[in-house]
Amino acid sequence: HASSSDRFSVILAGWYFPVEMHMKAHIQQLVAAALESLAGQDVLPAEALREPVIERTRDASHGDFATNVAMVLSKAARSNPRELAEKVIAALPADSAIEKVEIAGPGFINFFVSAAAGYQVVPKILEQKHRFGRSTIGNGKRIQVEFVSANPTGPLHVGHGRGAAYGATVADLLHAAGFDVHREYYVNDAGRQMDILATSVWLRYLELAGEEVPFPSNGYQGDYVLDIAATLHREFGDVYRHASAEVFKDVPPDEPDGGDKEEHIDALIRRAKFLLEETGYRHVFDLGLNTILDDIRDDLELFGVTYQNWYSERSLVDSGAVERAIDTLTEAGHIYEKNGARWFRSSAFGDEKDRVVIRDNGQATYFASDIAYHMEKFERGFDSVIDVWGADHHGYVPRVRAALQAMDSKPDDLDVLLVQFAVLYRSGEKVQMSTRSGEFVTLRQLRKEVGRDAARFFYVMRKSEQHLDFDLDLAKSQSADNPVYYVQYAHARVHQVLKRAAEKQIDVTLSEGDTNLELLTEEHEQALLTLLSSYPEKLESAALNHEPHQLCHYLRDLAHALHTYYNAHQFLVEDTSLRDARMKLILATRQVLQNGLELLGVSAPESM
RNA sequence: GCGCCCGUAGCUCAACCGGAUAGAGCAUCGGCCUUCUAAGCCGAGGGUUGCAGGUUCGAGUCCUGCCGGGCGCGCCA
Repeated sequence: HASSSDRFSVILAGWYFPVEMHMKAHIQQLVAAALESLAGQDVLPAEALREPVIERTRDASHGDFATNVAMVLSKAARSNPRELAEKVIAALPADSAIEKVEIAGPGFINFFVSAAAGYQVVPKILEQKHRFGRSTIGNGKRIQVEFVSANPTGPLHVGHGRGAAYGATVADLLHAAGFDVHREYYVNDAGRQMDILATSVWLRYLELAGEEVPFPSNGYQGDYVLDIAATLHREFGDVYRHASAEVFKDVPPDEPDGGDKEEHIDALIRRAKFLLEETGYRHVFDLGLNTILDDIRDDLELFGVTYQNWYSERSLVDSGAVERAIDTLTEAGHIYEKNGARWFRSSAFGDEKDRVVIRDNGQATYFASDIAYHMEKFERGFDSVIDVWGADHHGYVPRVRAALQAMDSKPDDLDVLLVQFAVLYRSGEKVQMSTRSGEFVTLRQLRKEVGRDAARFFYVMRKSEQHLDFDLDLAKSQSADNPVYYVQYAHARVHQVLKRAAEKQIDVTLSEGDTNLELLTEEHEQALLTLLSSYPEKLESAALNHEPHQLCHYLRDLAHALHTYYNAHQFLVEDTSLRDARMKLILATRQVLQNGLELLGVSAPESM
């Protein structure tokens, strides 16, 4: 787990850590300082010291925060937990933000935050605005997030959507946590699948040119292939036309005709390359590639997903990076030959078996490109690298790690985040997602049906390794059941209060700083204050653990606290001081709702 | 067969490096609009955390073995 152990060492070294931090981290520092001093007094052996765990309490009677250090360290201190807790409390540095510290149960130390420290969060939010919650914990560390990276052989489908929403949100969260984030899409523009696409386009083009060509069962069937072929035909007429008999010369039969579909399509690819020659083939190939890539780029942009870089697989081959990667492995003695192919001894690095990198026909495998790609990621100077993959690729992880390890790279700096499939439901029934069924399959169609906001939110509201049931009816429904609307409605409500105040000519100009906030004594107000102050630590946790769903749940809770408050109390009251305090509170809440929604790529409407 | 992920309320899911009485939403039932948007709120019922052991002050969480579901085990990408 990425954690803040360096904060602890900073305390141990006796340094002052000047960066503003949230209350949880602050208490963690106080406890760390207490433990350090106990170690100095030989109450605790120094080697037993570890970063103290602070958590939010579940029950208000337990205070705001609690730590279990006394229980965890009691054995090392040869003391019972409650006695050790007394000593920890005695060693705590004085702090005005802490009103009371208690020992409870088997040895918990409970911290009660002072009321004044509790409402300080409001002016802080109002002053920091969209910056509130952001932190510097990432310390400018360069981190690359690679996600989606779907083959440009067709439009993105709903399966890619989850990877897009998840990857984009993780990247945005990390950015908010102070990392220098680089978003990248790896374009598989080399390899057999692309050749199949190019050949499919050409065959459709031949049809349009009037040739009679049976379409291969293994070709790309989609309408988009026809569109690309039509463009080709419209702009270049019969330039690439060849007689059907020529095209199919010496091509073995397709599967329905008793042949092998793979051999059939491979032969067609060879014929395309031969008849069109280098430049012609490349032209058709690139037209297909660029058309689809443009579509994907446009689709993602409308989904609120953008990249710093689109990295071409072909460029890896052209630059010699693939060859260089294989050479590196060869020099290190990790490559051997068998059956005419060259194998990487990945089993020596934890993979279940060795893998081919150069086929017996001399062509590099996809894996070879991927080795080069990952090698190159670290050569570009990223401190760490995140790959977001579909869970069906999990078997692929060990071999990539093996390659990094074999090249003396740092496999620990690679994080592979696996995203499980999303299953769509309509009217309680699973939506079948075959290309043939005509049921909607593309991300574009999903956006059109449920909207970008609902799609972005629904895709990330579950833990990524959890299978996702995507209820289309729910995502579309403009009702209480829909969590997206629920959160957005809370945001809109606050804005409507302002609008109403203006209509009634009630002055809601806010007072300075924390003036009047001590009037926020209602239970609902306290609950809201607590939630607001926990936003920064929630954001930090969501970012470091790569768990956007934490933010979704938090926003739901915050919206609920606002709605409850709204129903229980009037904001535009006669008492100007109280009105001022309440307006500050709900405006701060609106700000945090807005900040959170923005990180999820969801809009924050002012009226609904 | 081997490997990875998952199993929590009727359904969909939370549960902060193991922590205090396992929490939400939906669904069901009962209430709240003359007030800043009822796309909202309040209340009730609903649990042997798949099963069996183990580790320890403490296990939904860690370990072992079963049971059930998903995915993966190409000179495809």
